[in-house]
Amino acid sequence: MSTTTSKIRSFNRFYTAHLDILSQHYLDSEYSLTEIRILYEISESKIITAQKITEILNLDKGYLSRILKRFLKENLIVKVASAEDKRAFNIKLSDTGNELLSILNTKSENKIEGKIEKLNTSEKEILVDSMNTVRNLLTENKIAREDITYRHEITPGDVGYIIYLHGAIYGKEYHFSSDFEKYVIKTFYDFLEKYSPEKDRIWMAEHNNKIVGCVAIVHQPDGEAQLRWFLLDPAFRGLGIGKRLLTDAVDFCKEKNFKNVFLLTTSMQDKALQMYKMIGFKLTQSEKVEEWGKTFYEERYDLKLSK
Amino acid sequence: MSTTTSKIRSFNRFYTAHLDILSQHYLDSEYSLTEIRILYEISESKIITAQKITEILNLDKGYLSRILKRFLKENLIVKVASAEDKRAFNIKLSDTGNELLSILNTKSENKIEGKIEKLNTSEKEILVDSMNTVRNLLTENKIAREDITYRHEITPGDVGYIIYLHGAIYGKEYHFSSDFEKYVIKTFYDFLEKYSPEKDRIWMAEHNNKIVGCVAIVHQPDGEAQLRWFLLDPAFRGLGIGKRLLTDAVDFCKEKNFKNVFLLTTSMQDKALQMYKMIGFKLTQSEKVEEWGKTFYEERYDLKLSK
DNA sequence: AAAATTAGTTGACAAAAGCAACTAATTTTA
DNA sequence: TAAAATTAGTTGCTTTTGTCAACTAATTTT
Repeated sequence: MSTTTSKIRSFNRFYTAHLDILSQHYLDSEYSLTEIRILYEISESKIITAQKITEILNLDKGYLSRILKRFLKENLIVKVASAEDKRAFNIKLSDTGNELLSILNTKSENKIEGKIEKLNTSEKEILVDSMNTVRNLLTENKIAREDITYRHEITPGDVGYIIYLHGAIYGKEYHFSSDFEKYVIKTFYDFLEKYSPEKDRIWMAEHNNKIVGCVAIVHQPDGEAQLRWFLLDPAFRGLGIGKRLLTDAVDFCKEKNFKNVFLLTTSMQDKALQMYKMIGFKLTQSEKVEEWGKTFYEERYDLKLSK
Repeated sequence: MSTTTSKIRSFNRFYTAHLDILSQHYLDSEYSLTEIRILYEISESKIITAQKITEILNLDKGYLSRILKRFLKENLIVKVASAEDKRAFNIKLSDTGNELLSILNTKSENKIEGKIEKLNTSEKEILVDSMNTVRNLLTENKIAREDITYRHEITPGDVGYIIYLHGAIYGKEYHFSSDFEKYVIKTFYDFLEKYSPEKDRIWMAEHNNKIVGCVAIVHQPDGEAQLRWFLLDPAFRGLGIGKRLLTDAVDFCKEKNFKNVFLLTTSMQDKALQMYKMIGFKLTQSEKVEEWGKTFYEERYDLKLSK
């Protein structure tokens, strides 16, 4: 039994209790959860047939038929014979039905608000973001491209987090030791010392307010720019984040009239190399080195921007 | 209507459907969800009274009584008259009951595994982390003291993460600019340059594999040691983590025979100051400075270890 | 054009849950 | 310390919720 699974089970039990949907009367109304779900489904689709409801909510048609009969008697819904199929009816909410649903929505919202009232704005954001992550991972089984945001102003914590990502990711993927992280710390210190808002920039891709990818442009003498710290959390690869970051970086170089962009990398970073080549970088130097407990080639790639 | 609330409602609907708990027969067993929850509750608490179950699961006692009667007939539970209260019975699972539950657990786990099989290791980590975040935010932010772990070996990513924490926390609490983070980066680089495993050490407190607090001892000339980078995520204060970290650090100094430990701090860090004093540190210097967009006193505290 | 399928209804019934009255033990109160 | 109130658990009775199968009438397939 994997611990992941048992942790998910634990969350499921927690959330079942949290949802509080196992009591008969939903939100102290005279309706059961099933009945509310039916009303909600009708409301969502504006107009729907009984058949469709049984499919969506997985209900017995006889059971549903009787519930709809009661709804009709109570004037919550309107049934209109379907023009295309004389066996079927189109069902929609009546004004009364809409009213009831809106009252229940308010109740439900109040209940939720009661549960989150102690959270501050950023905690609420984190909550919603985390819920979205859970949902995306459990449905599409992947992270939605729209959930990634991009920015390039450095705020406190950013550089530390990027250093952390370098240490953690290179440590995990290539078994680099902590010495590599120390080297990254040094390069960032130098960068910040010489930082010029006009000629330098860091781009960050974020998911749930956490940095998951980055790249930077560092100005160099003679109209040259260096592309550095290109990194992507493995869980977020294949979403076009890398391409977007590199494109932004190169566009910035063009805008700032750099004549040439270069980058130093190693032969190990195969995924990144592919992207560099795709963007137009060409290998210009290669040298064998031994460092951070590894043997590899240190390579230089260049991208000429002016003819 | 706040969007936060409606987003949470949307997640709730999604998760209700995802949990698949609204069908009568739970996991294709002959038992209903309620019955399984009862069995689970008995299993969790090892031994429990019917009264307690009604409280936890919010069930009618008559209804529960009958279910337990059936469980007894089916040999799933064992009822023993309570010694303290002759009205009550202590209920526990029989071997058969444990067996049934373990079969259902396996089924449930298989189902979950089916849903996450397409996720890679880090996506699974993200899923579990997000679930933990949701849970923590929805449950009063109660962090259990036992959930905090301590360690002091530096692994890749640690230093970067600690820098990040400094930037983010001081940025949020004292509105320090990114210049402060740059300063922290410098101090860490110097530390790593002179690092000696015998005379230096960093302690980290972790929650969910994330660093939430730290402190370090840096050796200095003449048998002195400097205590640095004492920091605690605000969400984790008041749990005794700070005291534990400082005690560990001072104990290390004693063990390594340092004659004196000192630390440099500012008058702003009132929470930390209190802890320093509690451990035995005494104010020895104070100087007014202007830095990182603030005016404050830079103070030195000392703790003599040998008479 | 006959056969099979489908949308919806209805009767019969079973399972799930709630309510109230009851017993016996325990705790509170006066 | 004895009477009153409360509590743990059981049982009878009822409602609510959900299932199954047979049925009608319309539609689709063969």
